[in-house]
Amino acid sequence: MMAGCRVQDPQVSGWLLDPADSSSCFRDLLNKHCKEPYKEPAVGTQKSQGLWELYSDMELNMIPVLAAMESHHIHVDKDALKRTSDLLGTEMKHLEQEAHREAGQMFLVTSSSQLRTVLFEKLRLHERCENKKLPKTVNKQQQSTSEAALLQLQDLHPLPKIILEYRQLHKIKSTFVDGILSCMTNKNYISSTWLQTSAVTGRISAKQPNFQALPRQPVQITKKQHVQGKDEEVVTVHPRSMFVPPEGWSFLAADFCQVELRLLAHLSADPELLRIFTSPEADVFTMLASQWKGVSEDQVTTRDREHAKRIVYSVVYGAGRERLSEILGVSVAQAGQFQDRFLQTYGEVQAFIHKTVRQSRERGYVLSIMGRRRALPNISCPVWGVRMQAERQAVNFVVQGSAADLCKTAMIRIFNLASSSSSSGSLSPRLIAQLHDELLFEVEDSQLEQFAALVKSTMESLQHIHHLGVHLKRQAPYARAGVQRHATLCIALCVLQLVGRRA
DNA sequence: CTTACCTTC
DNA sequence: TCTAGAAGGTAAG
Repeated sequence: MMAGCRVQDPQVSGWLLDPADSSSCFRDLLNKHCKEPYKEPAVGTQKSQGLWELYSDMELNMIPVLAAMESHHIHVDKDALKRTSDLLGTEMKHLEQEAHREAGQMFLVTSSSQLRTVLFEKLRLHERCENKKLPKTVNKQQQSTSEAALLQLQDLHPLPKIILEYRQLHKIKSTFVDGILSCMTNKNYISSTWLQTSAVTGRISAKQPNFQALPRQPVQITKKQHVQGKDEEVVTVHPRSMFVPPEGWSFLAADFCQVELRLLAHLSADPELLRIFTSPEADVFTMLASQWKGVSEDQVTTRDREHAKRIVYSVVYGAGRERLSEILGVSVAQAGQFQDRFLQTYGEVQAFIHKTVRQSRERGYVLSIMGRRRALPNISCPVWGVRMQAERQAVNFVVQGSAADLCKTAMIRIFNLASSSSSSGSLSPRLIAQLHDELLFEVEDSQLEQFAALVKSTMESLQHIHHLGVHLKRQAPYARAGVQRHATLCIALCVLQLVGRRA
């Protein structure tokens, strides 16, 4: 019933025209976009700036998709969640006691300021590592207690490691276990609220709960047996596994691998980056992690891979040497060397960044691959810091916004295919959630194979970027050059995964 | 770089 | 005593 609805949505059109402005009430929109109040087709006339097609072909089509996701109930094993909450609670108590013992005093382990006092005023750890650069807090220039700082300190004293472990558990418990539980008072299911117009880059977001922030990897906890110091029990906590499909159904996850990096390869036409993606089995971040750490690819841990991923995105999106040195855990000079080497290796990526910045300065805005637009009023600001931020936003928007375009297109196509075939009685899968580059479905077991094939082919068909419709016509020259040189690109590699299948 | 969410102060 | 909002931290990409 929702699939047939066709409405206009001024909030969505207002957002497309200026995604950074969150003014949302109808009066504000009229004042902002209409010269005379009460002019019927306010959007889509002279002020649409090429956004009308994006609006009517993509964003309006998203509305029923999001409505379907939002009205769907995802059932949760509430008891398992409560057990996990208790387990994490007792484990955190133990870590808290350990922290107090190592500090030689009681303090609130969740408080960064109290921790700062203990680490730097009582233990004076910073005096014992003058060769290392300890990060400072942004505003007050105090000693930071951030993850990067604690990693630097962990060889000097047992406390930093304990705090790191405590924070990991605390995060999981408060946000992903208790947080989910608080979203389901008087019910045993959740359904997130999906927001279409909250992200400037065109991505969708979710709240209550923030489904997109649920950890992808399970977390290993070594449960310390304080009573009998015999063997340590290892427990894995995975919030996603708390979701249960109905009897006879399974969850199917369909994942675009490294969309943003693939899009960057496409947009920049960088031969080195493209080469990495030509072998379909290769995992870029695992490859890069093995290169940096100097170990073989099967020695790379999940944490190494995540680390490599952070590094790559930081460099690409314009992190400075200082920031990079924090992430890498090396000196600023070394971070600078690393950065230079990276941008030299992927020279066309650097050229793409420069070109994007230059064009955004000339036009005052940037465009994604399908013509999504972001105005950058600060791109020529005389204040250096402000201008640099706008430059980073420009580059980030082109890649992240294009990834959003691609993922939304996939959602709409699959959703429409599924609902049209379900009316003829053959398929009845449900789209449950979008996690940026991953689509999560609930599928009847008998239809799994057929639907998986449909999803995979639909998502991979998006690699023929030049088939994505008329949107590319108006595109920036770099996008067109990329398309012509690499007509069929390995942009949309899709990996399918069964999650939480019923026995 | 972008989001959302949690805690402390 | 209460609360709104800033700051710091973490998760996801």
